[in-house]
Amino acid sequence: MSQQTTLAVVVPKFSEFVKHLPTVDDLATCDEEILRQLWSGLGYYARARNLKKGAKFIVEQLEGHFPQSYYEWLKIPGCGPYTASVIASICFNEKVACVDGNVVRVVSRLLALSEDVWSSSGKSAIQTHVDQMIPEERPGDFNQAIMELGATVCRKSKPLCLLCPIREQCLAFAHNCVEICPPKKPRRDTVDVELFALVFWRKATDTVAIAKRCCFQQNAHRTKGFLSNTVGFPLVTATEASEVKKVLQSLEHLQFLELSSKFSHSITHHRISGRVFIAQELENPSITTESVIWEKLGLPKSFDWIPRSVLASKLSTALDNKVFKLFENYILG
DNA sequence: TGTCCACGTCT
DNA sequence: AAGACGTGGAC
Repeated sequence: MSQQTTLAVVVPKFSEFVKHLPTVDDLATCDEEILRQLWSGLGYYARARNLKKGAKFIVEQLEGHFPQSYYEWLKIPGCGPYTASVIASICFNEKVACVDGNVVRVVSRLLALSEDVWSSSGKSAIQTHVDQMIPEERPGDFNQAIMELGATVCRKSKPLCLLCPIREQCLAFAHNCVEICPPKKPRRDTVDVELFALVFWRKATDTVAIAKRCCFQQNAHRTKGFLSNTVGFPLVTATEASEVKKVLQSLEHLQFLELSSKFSHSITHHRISGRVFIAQELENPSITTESVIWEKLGLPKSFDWIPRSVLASKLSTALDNKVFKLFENYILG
């Protein structure tokens, strides 16, 4: 959890999580909806699913016994070199370095490495260096100390070199090149994306349709799309939106509406400009929206119709919350 | 307000 | 190898 957002957000979520799923067995067998609810708002939803996969692995492959070493932990789904090294060094006193962004920065400065520290080979070189620095005694404390040094003193901007306990050993400080160590990470260009969120509203029961999102045609060859496998409002791209709009407008049992206010959202390097389609079902429709949508639009066939009053608790992502807010603003005037 | 950036793992 | 994944903080 704390790898993806701030501790202030994580602490209450973590308490709830361990309260509901106190054991690895509880996690391995837990309901997807429970997991979604416990992870709601934390981002990186695939990680919640990986966490469950990891728990299942421990329960099913390891008979419920936790791994006892770095290499064993590496085999657990969702557990990479960083997590494995944290666990191994803190729990088992194993001399394996934790290489997070802070450590890359500290070591880059300490050894005046101004090139290629962010690549796989660069990080592996840093791993080797720090592995050799780890003392026999309390490897876990050493790891935590070097990460903390990076977070508080050897900061990205305005490092506090004059307070630094290892200033005397620091080559970047000696060579006056702290500013260029480490080099900036290469950045991808920001991509503008237009997304349309579909709000199906059954006014008679005041219920709204949400669905498990799957692939929409965003870079279909590489990714399943934004927020795929999370539950919320169906999303379509601009290309699909015109067709969707046409179909929805042609349905007699629906009143179609496009909200004039837009929402903005960012996902990694994507700058999303979002619009909201509202499809309001008139009373006693002779045909269900699901069947039409399923056949004509290829949208998820299984919608869940959720009372608007409890919808907020069913939504997980910031994007869905923004859509919901615009929708409520429209309804409540 | 918007832009840039961080986090670690998976594919 | 390089891009996806989402949220929140710094400025």
